[in-house]
Amino acid sequence: MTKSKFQMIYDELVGHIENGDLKANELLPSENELAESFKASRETIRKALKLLSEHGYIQKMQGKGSVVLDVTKINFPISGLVSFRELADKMGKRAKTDVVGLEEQLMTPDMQEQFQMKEATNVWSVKRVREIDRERIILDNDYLLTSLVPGLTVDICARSLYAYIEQVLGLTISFAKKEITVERPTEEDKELLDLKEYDTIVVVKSHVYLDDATMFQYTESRHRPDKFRFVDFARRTR
Amino acid sequence: MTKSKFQMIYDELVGHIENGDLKANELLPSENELAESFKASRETIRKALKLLSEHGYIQKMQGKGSVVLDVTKINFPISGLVSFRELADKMGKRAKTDVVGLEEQLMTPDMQEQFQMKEATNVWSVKRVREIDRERIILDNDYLLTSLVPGLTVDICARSLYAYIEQVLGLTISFAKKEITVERPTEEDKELLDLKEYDTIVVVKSHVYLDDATMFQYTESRHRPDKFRFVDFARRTR
DNA sequence: AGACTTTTCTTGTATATACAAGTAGGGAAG
DNA sequence: CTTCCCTACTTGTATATACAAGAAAAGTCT
Repeated sequence: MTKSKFQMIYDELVGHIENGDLKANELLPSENELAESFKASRETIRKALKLLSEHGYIQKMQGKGSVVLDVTKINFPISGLVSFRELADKMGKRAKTDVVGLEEQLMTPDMQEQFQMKEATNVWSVKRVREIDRERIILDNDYLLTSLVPGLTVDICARSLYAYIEQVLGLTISFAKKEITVERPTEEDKELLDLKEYDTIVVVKSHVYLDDATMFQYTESRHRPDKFRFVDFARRTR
Repeated sequence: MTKSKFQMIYDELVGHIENGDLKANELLPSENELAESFKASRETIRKALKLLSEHGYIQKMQGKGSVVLDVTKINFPISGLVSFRELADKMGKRAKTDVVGLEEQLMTPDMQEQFQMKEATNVWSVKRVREIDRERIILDNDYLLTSLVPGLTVDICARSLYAYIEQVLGLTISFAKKEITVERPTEEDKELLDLKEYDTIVVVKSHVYLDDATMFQYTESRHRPDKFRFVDFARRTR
């Protein structure tokens, strides 16, 4: 499980940018110079720089070089796939997860459509309330295929579902399709969350896939509007 | 302005996927076979496949091959950088833009901070109301550096700002940082939009950059909550 | 038949080379 | 001094080769 060379070069350059060795608006050394100092070929350097570019760390300019972007603004991109726990840890908040429901059941027709399956199979239905700074902010409704994710317990759901799936079961989560909308809160939302007087709720629907392209999880994450924030870095595709 | 080879291969493969020649869950031909049929080297094929993977068209699996993903779900990713007009066109909606304000002014301290500039310079302040199906849904507040974007007129703002910037001025828009939050509507929101009884409004703040990494535009796009939708495809970076 | 090994396919990484395209600066010619 | 061109850099694209790593099928032994 040793990382590839261009990954390690990427990691090192990210480090230099985040700790300030490389400041915003500075030019990186040229690809040839980097190749020499890292004892790698230029193509390997280019793979590392491509990653930096995709993640918003640098901007490449043909004929000129690669300039370091101001990364202070991209505090924490919730874009991508991060678990609630990772996020809470990074922000240094007092976070708590309350598992209010965990049961195995046959897919409803609605779920069957979400999973795009011809026949209904069994899924775990997990309902969790996320508490930050003593306020119940988020309601997560997760549905996971029991055939792929066996042996769920309340304890696992309270700690980290993703850690269990990846580290214990050895599955590899690969990508997700997300949709953000705003809806009216349900009675359940009002009951389980500290909604104050808000009459809307932010809903993030996620379809999550493994590395063999099988969908194993569908999630509806319901957020109190004032505590919701989504940050995105997007390159113009042409 | 002729496209590169791997771009054309990418375009062709996207075409095959979108028109159904290549169906979901099918395996692509192997990289070597593709290289032969496109008369390209394997590395060039790999660049095209990497793009397909990043845009959610395929999933690569080491040792097995590349499987086509179900692209019907990714209807239109609002992620990325698309103008209101492009989006409205694609959805086939009757869209209309009303320019309610256009003036050149000195940066406020707030704007100066958004642009990260040491000294205040002049910016265009553009205020536009977007109407879809006879309802005023979106309020866009744009601020653009007059030094980079000269000669704005009401007519240009009513048609397409991006078309003017890219096609007339010859500038290249490269990337953007976006932040989505939910706020209380201002008096102006209530006045200019058909807000119904909603007491929240979705705010998308964008910092938009050119290909030389200079920021030239800051935008606050304010959406009525029931008409807001954001779709995202995210790969797990590891 | 079943379990194990080997072969043969796939994609992933790393390297070297060549040329194209874009930028910036220096120098010669006017 | 200004204009133009050439040169010396930069990144972008395309190719070829080699080997590693993973998966699946074929083959072999018990």
